[in-house]
Amino acid sequence: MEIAKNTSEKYQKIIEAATKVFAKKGFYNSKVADIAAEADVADGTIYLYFKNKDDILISIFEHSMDVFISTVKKTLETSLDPAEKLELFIKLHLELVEKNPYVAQVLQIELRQSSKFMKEYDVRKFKAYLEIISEIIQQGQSKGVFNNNLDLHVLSRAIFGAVDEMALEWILLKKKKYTLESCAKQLANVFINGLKKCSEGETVKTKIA
Amino acid sequence: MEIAKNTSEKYQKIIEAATKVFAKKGFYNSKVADIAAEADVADGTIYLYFKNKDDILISIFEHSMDVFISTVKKTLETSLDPAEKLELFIKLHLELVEKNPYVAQVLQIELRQSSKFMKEYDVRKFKAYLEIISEIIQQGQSKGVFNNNLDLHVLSRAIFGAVDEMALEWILLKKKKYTLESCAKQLANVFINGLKKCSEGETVKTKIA
DNA sequence: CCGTTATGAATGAATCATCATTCATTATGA
DNA sequence: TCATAATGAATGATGATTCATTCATAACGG
Repeated sequence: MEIAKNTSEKYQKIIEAATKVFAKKGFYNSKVADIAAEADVADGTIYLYFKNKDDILISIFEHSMDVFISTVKKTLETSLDPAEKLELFIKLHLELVEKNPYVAQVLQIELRQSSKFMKEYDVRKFKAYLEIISEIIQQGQSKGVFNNNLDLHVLSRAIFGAVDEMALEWILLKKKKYTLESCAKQLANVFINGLKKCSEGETVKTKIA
Repeated sequence: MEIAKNTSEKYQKIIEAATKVFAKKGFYNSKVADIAAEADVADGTIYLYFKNKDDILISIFEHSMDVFISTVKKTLETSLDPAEKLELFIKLHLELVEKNPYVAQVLQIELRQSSKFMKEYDVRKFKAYLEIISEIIQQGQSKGVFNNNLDLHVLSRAIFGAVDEMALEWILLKKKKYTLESCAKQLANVFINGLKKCSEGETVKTKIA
């Protein structure tokens, strides 16, 4: 009989260890032996649960993207206002990154940006994430609060890029100059109101912390 | 005597070959022998010009960032209006990426996001690039056209992220749905005017192509 | 109950392939 | 003829993967 993979406690231990090791040293500089040591498991044991080293990385990706996406989707349901939703999304993304720095780092640095994995591997889950942003904008447009001229695709990609970049800084520089809150607010603010100085009539709703 | 490194024609050939190979297969999946073959040079020859494999990547980085930065800086001098400058910057970045896809890919994927090189290696040149954006915003603020509440650091990073993300799509997906022009305009537009529908008084200056 | 046997998870030393790097040799051209 | 550049086969290190063995537990039968 096969080992009951995903449920096994050992499988989890290996995934967690690998995430940590990959985050610290990068995929190609991590030895399978390192992961085994971190997981407190024999080298060979890893191969009872994973096909090979690549498979470990891909499993991390698959699983954590699922969690990521479903968490975000669920939380976004709590709001109806597109502008508010956007801010919520940004905050949430940063929060997830802050709470799971190892996972975030692996997703962002080792996987998303690795030509090998991004080119060869299927990007469905990444697209699903972009789709979330796209929907927020679309709602804003159909409600008449967002500009209709804006191209959904370009926009959602840009927003993702901006947020992701902040997240990256968050990960690499340990010392945070801003609270996550204020950072999210500022980002949302810029996307919603732009850089322009507000004209007399309108005011920026969000205060900078 | 040492070989006259940087001026040598062979040095250039190797750099170009390496850039191409790294872009295609990724740093860790590229063999030095691949680079040698692409450069039409013996394996050993590489070591007459470079200390080791890492050194090749770093040299690519060093050199092309210099070119990148000075090109952008020079071009930006042609304008005085901050909003225009921002659009110019975005267009320029995308243009550079389009014209040098291999270099761009190596910079973005292999180097910027590689924990090994970004963590260990000095990030001065990357910061210098961010600095350019920062200055544009600052000018806008002191001229009174950009909002003073906006944090420079967060902002410049966000703008960079958005532009970089577009560039990444540009690189990975070959088929471009938009002209570079329209893409740059939209991005600039969003940052300057935000997502909001324009209020009666003001109009968006830039037309979407 | 206890001794015996079967099962399969876990181990980690040994294997084996893969390259980065070196260096003895050859070519070049001044 | 000599100095320097170039070569590419040989070397050696590294590290992923394998597999013969161990060990704990379960199943069985008397």
